[in-house]
Amino acid sequence: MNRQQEYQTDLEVILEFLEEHYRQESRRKALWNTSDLSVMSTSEDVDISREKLPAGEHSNIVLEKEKSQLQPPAPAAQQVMGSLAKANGSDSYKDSGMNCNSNAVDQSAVLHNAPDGQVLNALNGPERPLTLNTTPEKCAESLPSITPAEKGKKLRLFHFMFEMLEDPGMAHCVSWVPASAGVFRFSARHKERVAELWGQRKGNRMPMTYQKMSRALRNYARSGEIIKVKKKLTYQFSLATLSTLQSQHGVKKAACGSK
DNA sequence: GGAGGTGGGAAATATC
DNA sequence: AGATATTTCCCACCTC
Repeated sequence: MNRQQEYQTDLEVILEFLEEHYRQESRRKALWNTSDLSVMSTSEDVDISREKLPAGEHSNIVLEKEKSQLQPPAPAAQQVMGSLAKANGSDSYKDSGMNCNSNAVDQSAVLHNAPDGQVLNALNGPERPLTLNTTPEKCAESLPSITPAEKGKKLRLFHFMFEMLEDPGMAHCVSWVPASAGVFRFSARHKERVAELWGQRKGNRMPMTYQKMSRALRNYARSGEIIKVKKKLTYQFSLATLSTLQSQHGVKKAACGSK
């Protein structure tokens, strides 16, 4: 890969990040306007997707809006660019053993500096405290166990997915589709990273891949814990599963805060 | 036509 | 030993 291609890749990542950021933020605002999760529509009918616009047009609109949102563009935007470029740069974050979670510190710093204190991966919106140590590993290390997995039972994939979704540092890998309860989407670029982390967490001998992980996610359709949304890379927690996870996470968060 | 995502059957494996 | 929850492999189909 030559330098120009590397820059191009960096720019693509940045563009994807900004688009996702804008989508999430605009949905979050819409959500706060309605302030009622129970009446929210599903991802199918509220997703302001790029499919509905010609790609170029969408990007331009998004970038224009994003530019105006990021005024002044300097510190936050530059840090976003820097972090993403670093994350993307020649797979360094992957090859060096530096994973998305290691990146979480950088990204959290970015989030702290983001306009309006915007939070990318927090279903609970702005009331969720953002800490620099929210990676699952760090949290698991420092907290009394509260999830079934952590109580001694086996860690289950949907718990892990929820952890990832609640971790702002993982927002560029997997994130909530904000205006839809329990709907989440993998990043096309970083989906494999989530799978890798899942494999590492389970201590699998073979490396986990997105394909294998998605097979496991599809298995949840039988038990109804997670269903596949008819949209690329998109899944949805059942309401029951979501409320259980949220209440468990609430306890954990309280424990985190009291430390 | 190829790549990537999806859907699902089936057997293997790990853990409780 | 049996149940459960993946994991792994594989194949077919679909969409872009």
